[in-house]
Amino acid sequence: MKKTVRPAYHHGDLRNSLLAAAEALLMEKGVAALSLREVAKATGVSHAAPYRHFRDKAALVEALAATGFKRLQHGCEQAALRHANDPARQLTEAGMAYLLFATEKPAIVHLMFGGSISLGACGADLQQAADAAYASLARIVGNGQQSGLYQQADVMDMTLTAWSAVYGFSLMLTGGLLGKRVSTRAKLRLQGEAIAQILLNGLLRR
Amino acid sequence: MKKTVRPAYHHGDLRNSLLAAAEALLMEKGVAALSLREVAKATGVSHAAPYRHFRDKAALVEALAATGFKRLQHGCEQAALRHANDPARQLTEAGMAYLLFATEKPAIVHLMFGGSISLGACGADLQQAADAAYASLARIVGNGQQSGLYQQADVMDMTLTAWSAVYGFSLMLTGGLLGKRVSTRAKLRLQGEAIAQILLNGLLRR
DNA sequence: ACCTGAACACCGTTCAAGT
DNA sequence: ACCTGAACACCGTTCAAGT
Repeated sequence: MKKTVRPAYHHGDLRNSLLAAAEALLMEKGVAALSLREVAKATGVSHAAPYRHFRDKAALVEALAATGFKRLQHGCEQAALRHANDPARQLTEAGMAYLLFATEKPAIVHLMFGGSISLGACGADLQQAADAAYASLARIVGNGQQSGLYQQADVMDMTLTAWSAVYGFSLMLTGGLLGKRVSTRAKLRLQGEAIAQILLNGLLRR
Repeated sequence: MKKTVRPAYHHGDLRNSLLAAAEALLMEKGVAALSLREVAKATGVSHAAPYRHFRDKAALVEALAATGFKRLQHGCEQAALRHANDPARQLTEAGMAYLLFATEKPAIVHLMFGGSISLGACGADLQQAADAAYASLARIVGNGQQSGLYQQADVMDMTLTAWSAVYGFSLMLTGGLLGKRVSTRAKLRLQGEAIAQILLNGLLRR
């Protein structure tokens, strides 16, 4: 055989290996304790190697956060498709999908909304992923208004309110603030739906 | 005179000096870049001195966050007093007071809600400050329900929704996500009131 | 009691050098 | 092109020692 194992050079996809290792370490030890050197070691590569694939530590963290926003966007789009004629349901389900994600990967949510990252001053990839997710949510809110279900308020204001609620509640969830109140999947669904109900009530016309 | 200046020993209130220096550095360079050594240097003291007053870096950061929660609580109580017979106004004004604080000291808000801190696993002081702030908000929501203004939902659910919205919106504010939309005090007030309006609408009985 | 200075084990980042 | 190893300037934390 011509091709031999090259122990020095890596498997051709070091970038993704690093991201996976970073996510695992993030889950384990939290945002603050995440170190690039440890990520490198876990991937079996020298501590300088990641710099071939990420400009700096922030760039790696941003890439991880971007996956979260893509997931949020995906949840919105799925909900919009599945409940095509029920804007209220679209909003509730999109929110619930995100909350489930938040319990699965709390560390990523911390990254997305936790201020470790400044969405005001970040790379183009992350910026774009966040904008796309926001646009998806805005579309769902827009559906509700066009159908005459919601009041005639600024769509942007309504979207901002919904986004803030998701933002805030997901962080409370991952921050362990809620404790026993959402200790099971069933309880989480109940709590999420209760909040969605109030939020929705706020959007409806009177 | 018997009393002479003692350049080695500090002014008797190193703890507060450290907190002030930390807050200034926080404003300047963000949460991530805050270092205990730099705080010590800015205070004119050795890098080991802070350990006389704080168990570790986290303890100092938590003490700073606690001041934010006290402020939030204070805003709620002021609003409750000033608009004693107008629960809706209480909620709006408490929220606005906090948003103004968020623009004044964004770094502190980052600390409070940004996940640098885990309210689930933090010192007793911070825990207590956060709980007290939450209780103040709950009281305002309770006022609205007792007066018959709000729907007959769980007060906890309603408080959680309001808290999440404040939580989320304040972080978007400090994260620079909103940009020109809230570039002036007047715009901020408009945006804050728009969101409060929607939220309030959600709490009202139909 | 309160603070210092040296020490330790870590960081992120850079850069010449190897294949 | 992709990775290594040494180097640099920083961290947080500990601890004997000073006043």
